[in-house]
Amino acid sequence: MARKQSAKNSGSGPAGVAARRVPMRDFSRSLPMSLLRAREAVMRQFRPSLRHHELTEQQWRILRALAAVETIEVTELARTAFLLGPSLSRILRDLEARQLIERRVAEADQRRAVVSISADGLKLIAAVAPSSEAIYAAITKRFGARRLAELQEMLAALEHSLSAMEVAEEGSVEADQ
Amino acid sequence: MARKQSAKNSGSGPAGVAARRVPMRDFSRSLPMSLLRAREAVMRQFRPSLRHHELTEQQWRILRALAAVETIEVTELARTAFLLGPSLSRILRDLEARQLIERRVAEADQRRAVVSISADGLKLIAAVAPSSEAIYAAITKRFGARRLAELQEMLAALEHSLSAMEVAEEGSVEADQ
DNA sequence: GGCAAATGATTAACATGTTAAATGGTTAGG
DNA sequence: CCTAACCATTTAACATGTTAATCATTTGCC
Repeated sequence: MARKQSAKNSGSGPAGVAARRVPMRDFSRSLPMSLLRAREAVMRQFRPSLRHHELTEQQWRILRALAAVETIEVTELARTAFLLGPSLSRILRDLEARQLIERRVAEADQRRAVVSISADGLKLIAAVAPSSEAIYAAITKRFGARRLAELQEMLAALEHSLSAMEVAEEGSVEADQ
Repeated sequence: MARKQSAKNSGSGPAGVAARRVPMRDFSRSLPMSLLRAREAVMRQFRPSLRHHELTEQQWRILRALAAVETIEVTELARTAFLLGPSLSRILRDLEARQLIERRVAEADQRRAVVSISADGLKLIAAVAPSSEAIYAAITKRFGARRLAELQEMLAALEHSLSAMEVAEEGSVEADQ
């Protein structure tokens, strides 16, 4: 932690640092950073297992979403797996090439694509699920099941709070209360 | 392979779903997803304002981290702004080209680079800070200051819990509990 | 001093996030 | 009907996430 900081108020760096005082809270304690760090701490536990099966986090999300339904349209899948259209489009192309999913156009509406998981996809899920569940159980045990449920509830409440909040548009930067 | 896709039975049809049963919890309720959705809900509020100033979320993190110190080495900055080296490297190159930061090599150790914010960078922060603070205040008011502090505490606790947890390595996928 | 190992930073390669535009298909008004 | 508006999906373009490799420098050790 002992960082050599040759800094006085007149050392190297930009001259005249008096203007540095901008009144903002310590950004490392900001909500976005807290959420980012917490999520990273969680995902760090899962990534090695997924990587061992040649799966990214997003690919795993898609497979799991598909495993829960018979078929699903792309737009609905994007909402379920919480991915944007372009990302989903690319990943589905790859998963289809790996024959982990199947895709066909909807009969009623030729614009829509209907996706489903393949037998290979189900096999892959069955292969990954045990270690994934074990990791989740370990996290739950370490943090506390009650505490974890409480956290999830707060996260859902936060999400719900903000969903009703309209986003400040550009052009009038200071017109948001 | 032969999978029926009869009509609009995209939910939980009782037909032909027997092989699909893999015992996993609903992934949309998983902790990673909860954290991801919560963070996205928060960032959705900030992105338009940042975009209005031609800043990405990560660039903004770097500028704010730089504004809090006189100078900082790249490795330390990566830890502070929670970015991986390669991402930071690219972003610093761009920010330097836009003259929002300054960079020089450390005298003691030629491998290390020392970064500081420029006068233009400070001006940009001053321009963005008001709306950013306003948005944060709106979030705090809507969710509740106490509740927010409580959430942050739980997130920090979760991070701390997992930091002590050793990551399961590859090679022995099924050797856990 | 000299050299292998370690270190800080960057580059490479590929996957995803993000916004805008393009591509086909569908629907509504005239 | 016919076309303009709309809709679902994909493609494009650029920024970042992620791991591995590279490059230059420094350090440890004899």
